[in-house]
Amino acid sequence: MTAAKHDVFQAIADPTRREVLRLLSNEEMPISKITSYFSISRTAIVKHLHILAEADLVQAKKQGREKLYMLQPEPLNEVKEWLSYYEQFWNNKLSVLKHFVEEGETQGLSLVESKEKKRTT
Amino acid sequence: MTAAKHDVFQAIADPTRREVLRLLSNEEMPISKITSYFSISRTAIVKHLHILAEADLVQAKKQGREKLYMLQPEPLNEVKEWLSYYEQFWNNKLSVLKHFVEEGETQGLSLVESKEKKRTT
DNA sequence: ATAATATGAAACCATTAGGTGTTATATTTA
DNA sequence: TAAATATAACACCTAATGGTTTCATATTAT
Repeated sequence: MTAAKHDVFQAIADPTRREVLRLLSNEEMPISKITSYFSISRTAIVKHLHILAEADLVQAKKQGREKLYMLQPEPLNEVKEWLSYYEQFWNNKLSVLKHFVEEGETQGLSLVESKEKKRTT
Repeated sequence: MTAAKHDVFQAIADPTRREVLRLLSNEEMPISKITSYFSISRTAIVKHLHILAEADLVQAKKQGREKLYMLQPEPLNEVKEWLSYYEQFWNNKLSVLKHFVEEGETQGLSLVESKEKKRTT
């Protein structure tokens, strides 16, 4: 269970942590190297890494005196799925139409547009 | 400029705010009705609404004594774009392959798998 | 063995986040 | 007009965030 105080949404909320993820997407790195890219202390970076690890977005393996961190992007899928619900609402009218046609009359869409068309005839 | 202390990533980090967004995706609602869905105070809900508004995820219009809030999902596109960078790294081998085929040999993929296949013959 | 390097861990601090309750003001409705 | 409703605006509280500095420990290189 491990309570998991930090979920993926909180983990990616911080810009520094997003930058860390970006760094690790290119290659795995020890803490000291990650820190070298930022102007904050190593301790602060370690805390961010702990939060990312809690959300399973990074994984670490000790190698000698170094601790190598690597990206683990799978949990981002949760965010993607969350987003997918909202995609029907933005983008363009086409996607709204697509949703309407595929899923039927949900969300109070209520065929207003086609009624309007009829009225103008 | 308005400094915009809260960006979209921070706005969606809180579960209550995500629930508010979900509510508003069905219909626009006054504050009191939104509050009725939660067990926290109206004041707390209002603060969440302010944060969502700062991130442009909701918009309000006053109607009589009520203030109607509605969803404005466009800013979520920023999250989607951010995510799209990482999609190449997770999902399944198929999507990696897809990216490989479409975009060419980037990210150090280096055709390891097909070499392995040859070796087993 | 010693010095340098990499990390771990603790104590501390200021600000923000998320919540509360109270009081005031605007708008309906009876 | 008076009562009810919807929101606004404060003041306040506690815990979490994001950062610091300092000291200890493990590993590597000279």
